[in-house]
Amino acid sequence: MLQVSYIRNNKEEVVAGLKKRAWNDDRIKVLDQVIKVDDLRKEQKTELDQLFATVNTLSGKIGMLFKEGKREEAEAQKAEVSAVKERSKVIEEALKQTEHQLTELLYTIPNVPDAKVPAGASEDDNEVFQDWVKDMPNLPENALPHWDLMEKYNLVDFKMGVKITGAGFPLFRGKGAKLQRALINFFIDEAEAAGYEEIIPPLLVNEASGIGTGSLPDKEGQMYHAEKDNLYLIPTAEVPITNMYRGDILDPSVFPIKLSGFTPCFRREAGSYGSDVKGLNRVHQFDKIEIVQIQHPDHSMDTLGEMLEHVKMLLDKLELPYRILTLCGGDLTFASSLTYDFEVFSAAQEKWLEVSSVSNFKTFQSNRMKLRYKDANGKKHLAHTLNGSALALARIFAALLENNQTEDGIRIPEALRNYTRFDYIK
RNA sequence: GGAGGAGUGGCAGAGCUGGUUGAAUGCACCGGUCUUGAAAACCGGCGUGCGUGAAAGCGUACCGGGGGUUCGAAUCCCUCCUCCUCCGCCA
Repeated sequence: MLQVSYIRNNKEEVVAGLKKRAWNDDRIKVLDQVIKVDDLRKEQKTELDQLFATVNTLSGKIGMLFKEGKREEAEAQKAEVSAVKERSKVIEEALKQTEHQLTELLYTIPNVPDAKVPAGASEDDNEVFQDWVKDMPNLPENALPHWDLMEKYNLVDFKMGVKITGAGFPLFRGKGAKLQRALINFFIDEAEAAGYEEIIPPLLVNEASGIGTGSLPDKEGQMYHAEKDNLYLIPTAEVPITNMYRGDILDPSVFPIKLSGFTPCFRREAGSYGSDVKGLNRVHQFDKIEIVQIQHPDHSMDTLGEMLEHVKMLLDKLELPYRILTLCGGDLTFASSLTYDFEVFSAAQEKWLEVSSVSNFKTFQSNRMKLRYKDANGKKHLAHTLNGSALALARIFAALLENNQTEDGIRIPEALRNYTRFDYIK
């Protein structure tokens, strides 16, 4: 979430940012409301502190009087304190409500888009940052979409997933399971080679972690909730991994912190329908290797570039055609300031599938989770957090099948053969 | 799941028969003196949030979280969480 001080001091910038997200003037009024509520908060805090100070002074006096044996005087003072105490209770309650109200308001305001973000209301306004200029896969006449290929070669069993769990929970089997595991290991190894520490985090997180990365309350309905224990199934490894540093005050010498984690990801995807959900295009459970960096604000943009290069390298090695989009304001996620989406061309269904999203959240997440660093003068500042998928598996799996189908079966890209230990799926 | 014990500043560890205790002491860390340099020794500093202020500072809150008793709580009470020990169960 944004800092109130930031909204106060950079209001023009925030307004311009929200407009990029296609916010109308009416919605933007929430900024004034925030400042108003914060003014009230300060007022109440000042009064409450004064009341407490009075109580403290009087209580000290009473203590002294008791020591000196002046009981009667002490009793008289007690009555006075009680009156002040009553008033402070009222103010304290009011302050609590004001603070709550302020937080609720701040939760409704998304991150300010970076200067590079184009204005726009929907995905139609995303800009192509880097297009695919080389050849597209040359598929045979009778090329099949991945859902047919999976059935033909018995790689993924959706019916079984439905039987065991429900729609959108694919069951990988045989060579399909092996290919999936090969991809996982390939991505983990590449992340390690790029200097990321490997993390295997918990798959369930508590409420504080969900709030820290902005999954709560913004995407409440997107996550599976284990209500009995008030825990949430992670929608991405970003949540547990970034929260490792929640509340920390770091020494800048630790930057950049580079972490990667492989986890299954769980998303309810309520309201999705149509051809978008066919096959592996959109599922409730998928595997993903996430890369996370925590960085000094001065270097976070360079870091974003570095993460982009990492994802490009992975796709190059997998020989998949891809393009990179700069998300427009309207398509940008709530917490992000700048996001590049990677889309892979799945040749048989002739669709671009999003396989990675690389974002700089700047201080939006770190403000929520109070992740800071101390500069040389001992001053505390919010750190920048970044993350990206490297990569999301279900869709990569789909594109690999479609793009590499031949008369002799499905060809495995060179880079994966050490992992699959087979060259073709026949 | 049952029984018991414990949670204090970066760490260790006092305080816990309620009253200048934001909190002794040691270590670590930072600055200084000394030294050719280092170590040792000595001196000083060393938490976080909020409010106020140009700043220094001042005020206030925080001793696992929340609530209560009291004029006043790290200290008493309730509740939740976490950790440790023993028993049970178990991959």
